[in-house]
Amino acid sequence: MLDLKRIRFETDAVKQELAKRGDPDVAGQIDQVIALDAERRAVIQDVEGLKARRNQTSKEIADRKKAGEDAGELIAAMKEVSDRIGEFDRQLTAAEAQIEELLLLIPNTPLPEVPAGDESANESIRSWGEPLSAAPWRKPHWELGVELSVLDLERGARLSGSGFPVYTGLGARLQRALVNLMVDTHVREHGYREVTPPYLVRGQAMRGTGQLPKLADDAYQVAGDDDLWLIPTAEVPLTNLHGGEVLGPDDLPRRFVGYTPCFRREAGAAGRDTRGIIRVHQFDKVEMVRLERPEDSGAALDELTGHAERILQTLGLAYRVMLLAAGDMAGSSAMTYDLEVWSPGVERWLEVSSCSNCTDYQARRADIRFRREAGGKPEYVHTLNGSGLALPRTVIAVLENYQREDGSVELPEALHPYMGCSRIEP
RNA sequence: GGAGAGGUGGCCGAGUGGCUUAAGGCGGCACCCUGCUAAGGUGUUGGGGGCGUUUGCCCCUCGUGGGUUCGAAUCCCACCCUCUCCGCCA
Repeated sequence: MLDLKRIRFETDAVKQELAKRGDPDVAGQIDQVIALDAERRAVIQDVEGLKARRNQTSKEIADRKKAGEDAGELIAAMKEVSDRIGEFDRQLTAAEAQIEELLLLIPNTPLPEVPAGDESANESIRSWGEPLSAAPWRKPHWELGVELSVLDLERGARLSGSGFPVYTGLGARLQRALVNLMVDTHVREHGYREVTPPYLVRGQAMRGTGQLPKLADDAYQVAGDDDLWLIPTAEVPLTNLHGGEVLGPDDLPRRFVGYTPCFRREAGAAGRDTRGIIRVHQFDKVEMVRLERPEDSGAALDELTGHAERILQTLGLAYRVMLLAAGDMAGSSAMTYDLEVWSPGVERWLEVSSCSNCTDYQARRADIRFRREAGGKPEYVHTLNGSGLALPRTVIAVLENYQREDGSVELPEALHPYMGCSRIEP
């Protein structure tokens, strides 16, 4: 969430920055926060005056009782004061709850270099490799995958519904190979610490990274009284790993890489990308998360994006880097680069990675702070996350880009040691 | 799942309703003393918030949230977490 004090003191700047997202409600929400904050502070002044009086008088009551004197009058007076305090406290709690509710809905302020507008204002920053041109013999992965016996969509649907693919044989091994290649690269070459987190988290963690309350419909919640949610991305457990902590001067930066399954209802995307495995309810992903000093987060985003790109380069897959416009970014993000890989079978650019600098937005929700120096005041860290990479679309790109006219797939060299073979044949 | 014990400041640890504005110790920091070292002395030492912003004043915070009371670390309720034993189990 945003800093309440910044909203109070730099109201217009905050509104202007948020306006780049194009959400018509947000200026009104800011005004509501301002009004509630004024009310809150007024009540605080009233109630704290009374509390100071109560504290003082309580001592006097104690003194009188010790001296064996009568304190009935004071006690009676204080009973009245306490009632008023209770009333003010209820007002205060209500105002604070309303402010909290609004702050949890207001998205992060985009950084200056982020273009205003919706998806159509996304900017292509750079590209790598040559997108393969169309050829009549090229097949989309849903045909190729079935012919190669690596993908079984029908049986997956029978088990769990559409959007739950089954990978078989070399398809299953390809998943494992890609995960290992990615995790190894980020650990050995990019300096990330490998983490295996829980796949179920509390609502608090989902709130920390911004999935709740807004995107509740998009997540799977476990039945029962557990308040447990299936993670839609490893960003949730990895970012919240140090939630509620104050890190020391030497603890930053922290760089985590984790491989996890991800679960998404895709509630808002019904009917889109229904063929193949472009959009599914369960998929695997290798995710990088970084906790950085505020002054380092800008450079860290570039570096993180480069780390994700490195995987595509290693696999020899053509891609482009998109700077997302404010309106296309997730609410938690202040700046996002998407990596889009070319799919010659589907003949589309497919998003395989989203790398975001969430500045202090998630840190404030999840309460992740650090001290610059021993004894210094705690400050919020900056959090970043980026896929490195999402598996299904990487699998699509590998299969479709490396397919041969004879129907086989000649695997990229980097995968040979992980696959134990160099081709997938029908 | 059953039974029990417990969560106090950076750490250890005292504290069954007002003498705690959380004792004492350790650690950290500052200063003093000692011609080195060791030891000693004095003070200080969490987080959040409000008002004023120059020194400051005040409120909240003893796992979390409620409740009882003039007053709660202390009593009551719910939840979270840790530990021990039993059962079950990959």
